[in-house]
Amino acid sequence: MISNKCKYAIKALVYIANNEQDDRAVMTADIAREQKIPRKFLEIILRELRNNRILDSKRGKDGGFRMLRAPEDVSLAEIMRIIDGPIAMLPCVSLNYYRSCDECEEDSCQIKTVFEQVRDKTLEVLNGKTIKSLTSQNYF
Amino acid sequence: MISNKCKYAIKALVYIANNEQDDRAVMTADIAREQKIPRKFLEIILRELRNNRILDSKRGKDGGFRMLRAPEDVSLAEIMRIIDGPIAMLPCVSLNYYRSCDECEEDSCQIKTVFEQVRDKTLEVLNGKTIKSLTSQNYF
DNA sequence: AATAAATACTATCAAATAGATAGGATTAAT
DNA sequence: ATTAATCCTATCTATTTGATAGTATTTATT
Repeated sequence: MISNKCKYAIKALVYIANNEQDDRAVMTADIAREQKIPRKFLEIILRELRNNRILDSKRGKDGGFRMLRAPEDVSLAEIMRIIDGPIAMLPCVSLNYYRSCDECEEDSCQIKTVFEQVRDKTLEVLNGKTIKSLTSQNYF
Repeated sequence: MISNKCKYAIKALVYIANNEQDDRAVMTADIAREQKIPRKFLEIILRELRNNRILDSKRGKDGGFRMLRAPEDVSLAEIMRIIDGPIAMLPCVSLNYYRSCDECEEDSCQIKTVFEQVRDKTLEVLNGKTIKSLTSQNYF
């Protein structure tokens, strides 16, 4: 399971990609209302995406958020790693958050291979899907 | 990520499948020592697998655990569902633990499809892998 | 300069989950 | 009886999840 926070992050990004315009950033309050995301919680999420250089923000009146990078260059895998951490099911097969297991010798671990397979199949999907590919402007 | 509990469950089952014999059940203490699993925690896990009719147990002296069903008939997906619950990344795409999302209309949900794809790819692997296929007796 | 409206930041909190541990009850073989 | 195993109940701590509250800061407009 991904967290609610991560689900909200993805939905917020898709909403921003769908609604941003050259002259107008997208406001937290609008995203919260339209996507039914608790507003104060959403603030935290958007700030986190901004700190990770996925979003750009503008403060003050007429402020809000817009994509810092092109929506077609932001994959779901990247967002999920920022918000939830590892995508792999075992720390010892994680590409970006590797940690060794305390209890097993990795060379002889019986279960490592199958979870490497799961990881690869999962990433085939999540690396291939971008924020752009989830927007309504997506015709591919 | 799967829980430690789930990782322990899989390793314990593979150990049991590898070590059970007609005249001898496998004891918790042996599994705990060989697989470096905290013993009291392992007791809870084995009991849970027994309650779900994966294992059979025998109490008293010379007691222990053995597979109730053939190791080639027990998939990883089944074990993971027993110990950790849903395999899907969103409740609304779970086959065995479906729950609707509060905040979205499912018909128009932008992110449902991609997580259905992840689910299907994941299950292709986890349904196909059995306890038997992880044992040292596996030549397939 | 004042006002309004937006994000940024800090602190806090409640509930659930994870990851165990302790101690005794029960069962069965010898 | 004794020994050795599972079974059961209770408990505990730390972390994570999912938020909420309140204030500070920034910016556009008047």
